[in-house]
Amino acid sequence: MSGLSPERPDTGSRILDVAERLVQTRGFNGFSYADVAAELSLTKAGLHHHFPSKAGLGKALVDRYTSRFVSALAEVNLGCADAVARLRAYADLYAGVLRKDRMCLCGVLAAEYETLPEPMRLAVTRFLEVNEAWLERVLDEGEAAAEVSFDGSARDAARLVVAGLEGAMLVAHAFGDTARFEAAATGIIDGLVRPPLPTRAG
Amino acid sequence: MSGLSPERPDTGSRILDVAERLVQTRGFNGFSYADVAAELSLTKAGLHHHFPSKAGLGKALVDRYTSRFVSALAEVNLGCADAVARLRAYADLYAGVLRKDRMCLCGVLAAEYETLPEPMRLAVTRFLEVNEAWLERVLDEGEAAAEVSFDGSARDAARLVVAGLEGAMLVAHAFGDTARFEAAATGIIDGLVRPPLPTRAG
DNA sequence: GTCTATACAGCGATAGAC
DNA sequence: GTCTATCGCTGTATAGAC
Repeated sequence: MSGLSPERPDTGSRILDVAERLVQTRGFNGFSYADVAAELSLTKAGLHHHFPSKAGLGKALVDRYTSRFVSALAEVNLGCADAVARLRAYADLYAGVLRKDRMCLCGVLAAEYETLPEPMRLAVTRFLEVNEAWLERVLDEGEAAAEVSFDGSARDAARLVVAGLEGAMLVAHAFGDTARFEAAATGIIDGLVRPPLPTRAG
Repeated sequence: MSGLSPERPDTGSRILDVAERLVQTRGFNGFSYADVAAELSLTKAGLHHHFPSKAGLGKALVDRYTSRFVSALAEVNLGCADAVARLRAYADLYAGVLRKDRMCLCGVLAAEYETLPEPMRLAVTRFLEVNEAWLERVLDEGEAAAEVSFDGSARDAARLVVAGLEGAMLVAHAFGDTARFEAAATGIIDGLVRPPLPTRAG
């Protein structure tokens, strides 16, 4: 049961909400059950009832994050007709995270990759692959429609976009400067637009 | 005293070496004094004699990393005549880190930014600024010499390069795939080369 | 400068009452 | 499903002998 209407989220979801924000701001090794419990006025034991292990909680976190992202990508497909609009909407998904003073969940976890339990590792790379696959398709179709252009394969261009946005997010987060990300995102996408934007006279 | 000749590094340096590698692979919150001590066959108390607090050790880590990077950038300036060669050499500095199965020290720390003691935070952003400033100059001079071209300011282009390389490193590290980084780095730099490279017929 | 020993807080996790 | 209580371990850090 979910999404029926204005309904108070169940405890499991509220735990995930708090834990997600903590991981996005402090990292998986930078938060504890005690932190989550305190925010929800629960006890650590209460948390363990819903998520017996921290590894399981982490896996659930990434899975939910990925499935929400997939939904958001589907909405972008519906709401945006051309490739450029879709790319801008995609970058705006990242910007929305940053505006809440958070990092991309999977960007943070990628930095902690070696310390993660195996199921979480797989979930993190899956998130990245899902993103790249969606972008690859957008770029492929956009190239066919002469909306975008790029050197090399659509796959490589897609990977470049993911890397660029994740990196821009990482740096902007450290500087606490969302505008830094916006500028980078604009630069990355404008570099794909065809014909070239009239940014300045050559 | 340092750099006089084949000399066994002192204990302080060896501690920094081990700690640096651990942070680059596991994060600042993912390693402990015990980890470092074990590798060096020392005791935790012995470590505390050299670095009384973990915060101080972390600060020393970033400062040394930055000053080494500054030296490397100076060597690039000497060894490479044109902007494109300098950019490729710059990207190769990152690739060298990744080849050792490590992340950029400051990239990892940026992800953990909120949990870092203030002196470390400042050291991390300083590293990023030093990188951007060096790149900005290379791009500025390269543009004047018609070796590179880009939309917008050299500063924004420099920030785009740092973000792109850091992000590519983050993703490549998660996939354990150095080739992924190489491809991204090539894509980023080729996008700046002028006139456009003959990658394929338009 | 390195050791043994220890203090003390925090961690993830469990048992068992309600 | 939430609680109290506690376990075993690890974390950073310190005291004091050598």
